Amino acid sequence: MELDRRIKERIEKSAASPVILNHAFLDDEQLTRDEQLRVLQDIFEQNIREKEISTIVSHFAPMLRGQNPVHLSLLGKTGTGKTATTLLLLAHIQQVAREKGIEMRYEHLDLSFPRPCFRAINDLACLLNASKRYVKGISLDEMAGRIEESLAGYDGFLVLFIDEVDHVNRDIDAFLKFLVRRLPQAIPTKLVLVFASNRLDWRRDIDSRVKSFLKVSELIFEPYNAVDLQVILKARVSKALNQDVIEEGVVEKIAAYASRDHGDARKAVELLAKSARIAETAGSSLTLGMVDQAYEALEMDSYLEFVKTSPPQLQAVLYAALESLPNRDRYRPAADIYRAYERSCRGFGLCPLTQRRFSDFLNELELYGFIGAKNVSMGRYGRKKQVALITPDGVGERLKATIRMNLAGR
DNA sequence: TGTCCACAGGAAATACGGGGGT
DNA sequence: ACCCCCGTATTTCCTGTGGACA
Repeated sequence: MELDRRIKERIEKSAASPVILNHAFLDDEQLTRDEQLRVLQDIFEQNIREKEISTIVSHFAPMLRGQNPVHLSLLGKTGTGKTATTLLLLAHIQQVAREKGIEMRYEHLDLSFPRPCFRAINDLACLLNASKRYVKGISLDEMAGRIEESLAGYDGFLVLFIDEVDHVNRDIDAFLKFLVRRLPQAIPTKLVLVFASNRLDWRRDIDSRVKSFLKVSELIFEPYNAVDLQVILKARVSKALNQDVIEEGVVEKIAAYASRDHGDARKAVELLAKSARIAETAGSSLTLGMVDQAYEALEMDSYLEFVKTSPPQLQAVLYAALESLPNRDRYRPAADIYRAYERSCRGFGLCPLTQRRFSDFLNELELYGFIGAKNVSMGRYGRKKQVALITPDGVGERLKATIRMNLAGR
């Protein structure tokens, strides 16, 4: 049979020269903590993040002599290695401390998902085994008390790594006040705080009384450049892929794309993984063209992901924009889109929101790179916001189809 | 130079919805 | 079951603004 033969052929082909040898190393989620650290270790051994590493290590050096270092604030965009570097170094430092007989432990409070002050402190309490999760019904004071109680008997060092602090979206003042003022005074523990944030100015609008107590030294993680990314990618390639079937220049190309767009190592690895999977399904070697394919596919994925996770109203606004702006770079006034939006709402059985809200949604779409907008003054005839699509060609129809599907199910 | 259009976007008011306490 | 409280989403209200026009 024809089909039979083709299946066999395909299997033999991919068995003969598989592109992916180990899927796990293309996806950090599938790696154990140890493996993740080992990957990092390999990269750091090639002088990546050298400056940051030596700064952090010397920052903690006093601790190994029994003195208290000041707090530390790590700044830098996502995927620049703040979390990874810090966790790896803390593990090492703990090792050294143990050898020197110095008591030291560290905890990682990950605030990747925004939460209010109470939740954050509650989560911290959970981390320290001081309390269980509460949704409500217990005062902040009580929660703070439990944390203090659980640390009352510990007089060694405690490094608290507060990841993405700026995600404490309510009463961040109270949160910091607790960590910086109340907690250190209440317990014998020698507390060292490490904050990470991707907003350079996260400390700008916190209460000045708290700020004056928050003495930190700062360390900025620059986005990775193309050379760094090549090293990072090559480490993955050697662990995960069959290097014989990778065309010359693939790693360089991926590194170039990634450093141009964001300098985010995680996204660079994602692009590598996607390219490899494309090669695998094609049953051939990994070519430069496939990198482009993967790049486009990832772009499409992120658009679709955005749509999937957006509230229906925002989807309706996007739908209206896609409908009334058929081709790129053709600007039309926002008021026209609003009319289209009212129409599509009727179609989807939603009730249209006010223009005020609508304009916020448009701004959001602009922020996420779906549309471009500019304010044009028509002098005597008022001011208009002009809007145009900036999504790549061909994305629009896919998006419209998914929105229709999402909203039809009401 | 002053006027005034037509919208942007800030601030405050209000509606909504979910979860806990009684 | 009912009410209350809180956080979030949306509306309402309002002030500000660039520049053609007179």
